Amino acid sequence: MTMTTEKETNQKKIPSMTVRRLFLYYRALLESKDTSVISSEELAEITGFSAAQIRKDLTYFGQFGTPGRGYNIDQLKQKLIQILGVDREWNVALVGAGNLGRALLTYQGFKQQGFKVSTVFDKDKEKVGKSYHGVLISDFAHAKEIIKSHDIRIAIIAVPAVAAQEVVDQLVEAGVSAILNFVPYRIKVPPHIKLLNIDMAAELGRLSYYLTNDVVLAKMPELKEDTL
Amino acid sequence: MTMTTEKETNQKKIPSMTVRRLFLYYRALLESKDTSVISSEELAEITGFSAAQIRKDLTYFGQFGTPGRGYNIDQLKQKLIQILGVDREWNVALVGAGNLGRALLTYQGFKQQGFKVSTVFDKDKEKVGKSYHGVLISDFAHAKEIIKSHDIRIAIIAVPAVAAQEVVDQLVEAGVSAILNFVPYRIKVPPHIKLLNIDMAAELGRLSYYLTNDVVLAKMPELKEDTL
DNA sequence: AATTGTGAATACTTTCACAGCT
DNA sequence: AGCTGTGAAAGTATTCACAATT
Repeated sequence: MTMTTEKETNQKKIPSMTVRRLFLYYRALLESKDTSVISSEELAEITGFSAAQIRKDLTYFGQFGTPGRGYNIDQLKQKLIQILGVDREWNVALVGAGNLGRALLTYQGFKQQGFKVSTVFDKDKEKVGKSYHGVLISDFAHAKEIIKSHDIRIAIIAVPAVAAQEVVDQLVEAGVSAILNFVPYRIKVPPHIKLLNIDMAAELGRLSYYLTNDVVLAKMPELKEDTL
Repeated sequence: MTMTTEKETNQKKIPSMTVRRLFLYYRALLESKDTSVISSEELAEITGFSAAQIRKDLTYFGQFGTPGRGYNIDQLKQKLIQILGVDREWNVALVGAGNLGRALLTYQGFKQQGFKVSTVFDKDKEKVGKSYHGVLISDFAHAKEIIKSHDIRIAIIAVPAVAAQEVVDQLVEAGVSAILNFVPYRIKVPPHIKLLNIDMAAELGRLSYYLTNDVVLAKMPELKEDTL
């Protein structure tokens, strides 16, 4: 049965919406220290997703529950840690030491989850050489060497929009394979690079839309991809 | 069997994924100053969405194009401004003057798009009364009066996770109807409140997943909801 | 008795492909 | 000839509902 040597059949296709929720399940479990077992219904209560959805999401990765009881919290947590790859510390490069960049640097939420901003880049000579929050600001001109020597695969970018594409091109060149983009500009990346956008102004734009067209939506039972 | 009328919708139903893209179309048009007309194909090139998708999205709101030519940029821009409700300035309250909150305050991307952070709240007496970036930090205890007097309908929250639910409850009580949540905690809101979450750590978690399970996805033709 | 795991049904989203307008 | 607008088809995602399991 496993004789077909086509590309990679080892990976059954995981729906991208499932991947989005995984980390949220994990975080919800961190909050649940009181009991040793949790049902999909209880996890649904905490996360706002439906119980059926949680069960289905989890079964993409195996069968972790016990019928009649629920999921063992420690065991499920371990499994999620493994699936998410957060059983290690990731070195992250931050590009752009402006207001937003510096705030992201001080944001504790990253380190708490195993993401360590180990380098900050900027091209402003005024900033280069100084330290911020204990992290040295390096010249982006040296990005390639530093990224390789620090084994950095994830970059967060918070540079001016006009510089974004060029910066990303160089990051990709330097070997970065995942980018979290805070710049309000649609960057293009080659297919093997994973890019996620956090577009704060666009989110406010959406809120403005909903207020303007007052979608008081009579019914809105649970959280949806929408609010995710 | 009929408890609630299902087709009572006064609005024709706009798909939520369409709403997400609207602001991005608008921003793309702001970049296109060179010509007076743009085709769905050109807009697709800029935004990374497919031309068919753009055309379909736009037709939910009317017929703005000219067959054989494309869309008149100024006209479409105007229309989008109107649809999105960004033809006005929105007063926004920011709750939480910590590192992230202060960075959001200085972020120029909001003001550029017509969102003015007119008030900052914190409950720390040390901070209250001081100004940051030209905005006075007010005591969250007075949120209700200030929100009403400033006609604030949108709030951005960047408080510690433990305080988030309580803060939101009070904001809702004060009359806020849209919330942009930066706190890594799943807040519950009543159905008439629009809540959007920006969960930075969760996004890094997703990237970690993709790196770990190296989804080098052989094919990834265009931007998808996924990266949006 | 409670709760999982999962096919089947439903709902939503994107893409296709082409008639029809300019 | 070129491009929009749009039904129909294809692809994803969510919910339902219940047999199986503890």
